[in-house]
Amino acid sequence: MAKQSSENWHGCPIRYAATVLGDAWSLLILRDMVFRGSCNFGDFVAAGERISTNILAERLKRLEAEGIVVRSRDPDNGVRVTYALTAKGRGLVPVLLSMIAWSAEWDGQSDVPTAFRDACREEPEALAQAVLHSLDLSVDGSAKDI
Amino acid sequence: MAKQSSENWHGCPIRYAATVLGDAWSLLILRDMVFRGSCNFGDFVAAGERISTNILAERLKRLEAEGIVVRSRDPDNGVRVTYALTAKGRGLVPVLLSMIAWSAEWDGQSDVPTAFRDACREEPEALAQAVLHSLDLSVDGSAKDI
DNA sequence: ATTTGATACTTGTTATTTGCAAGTGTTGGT
DNA sequence: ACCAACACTTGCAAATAACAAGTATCAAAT
Repeated sequence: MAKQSSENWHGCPIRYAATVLGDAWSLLILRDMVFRGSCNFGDFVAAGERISTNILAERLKRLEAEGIVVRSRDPDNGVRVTYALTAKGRGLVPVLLSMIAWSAEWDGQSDVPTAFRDACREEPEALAQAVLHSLDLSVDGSAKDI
Repeated sequence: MAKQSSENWHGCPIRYAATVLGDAWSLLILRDMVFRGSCNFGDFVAAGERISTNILAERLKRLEAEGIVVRSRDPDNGVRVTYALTAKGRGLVPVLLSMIAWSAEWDGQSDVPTAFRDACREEPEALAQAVLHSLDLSVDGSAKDI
């Protein structure tokens, strides 16, 4: 698609979402952050999706530019960089959950635990809260304000 | 991303969703079908997103191959082709709605009617039903079984 | 103080995909 | 028979992605 940040093409919410989520690698990066607690460059590489490092770097920059992710250096270990979801990024959890619910229903191969799938359908908000809570824990309770 | 249909990489539901939805043009095509009643090649071109016709043709084939859309010739007008959502495609309505809710919250420029935005948040199922109902109407009530 | 290792990227090259403009084939109407 | 509408295809240049390799920075060990 023609290069465009979300700066262009105002007005349509699906188009806005498409500029951010209409990319497979970005979705996988978000998955890793939300459901696997990934926060370092190496974590995303190790996810085993065979993403090239130049592409990964570019996508992380894009997600940062869109305000979905924040990049910071670990103060204790200056070589290490940490990526964390912003509030805007955490706002995408319900979108990811609805994708999971859809795949669980329509992809025979997708392996979604029954309880998770039922929760997706029947109490999506509570599930979203639970997922967000698990994110807070993994970052020891102090990232809610980013 | 390396070429792959949903045939590859079984297991992860986000990855499955990414193979289908991780593409901006596909999302816009789905938007046009769900919210604008588009069903012909020309409708998608006329949406004004400046999609190239070769790309559009390729995406429609892909959506058809994934079972999200069905292609058929209009029996009354043999030159006209109609694209319709399958049940699997209609199953994506909640995903689109959650994207809209997210954009409404985080994109200052996205223009989502207040009532719609509130319904997205507070009764997403009812809204999804209403959207699906509007689809049935636009196809005169006889597509529920595709 | 220097080497080693870990982490996070860049860079260079080739392959693939996209965007653009123009053209083709099929059907229906006149 | 001709023309217009519609749904694509084709050809080509430009952009992007994939792959492999290299570099920069900091920390810790020697």
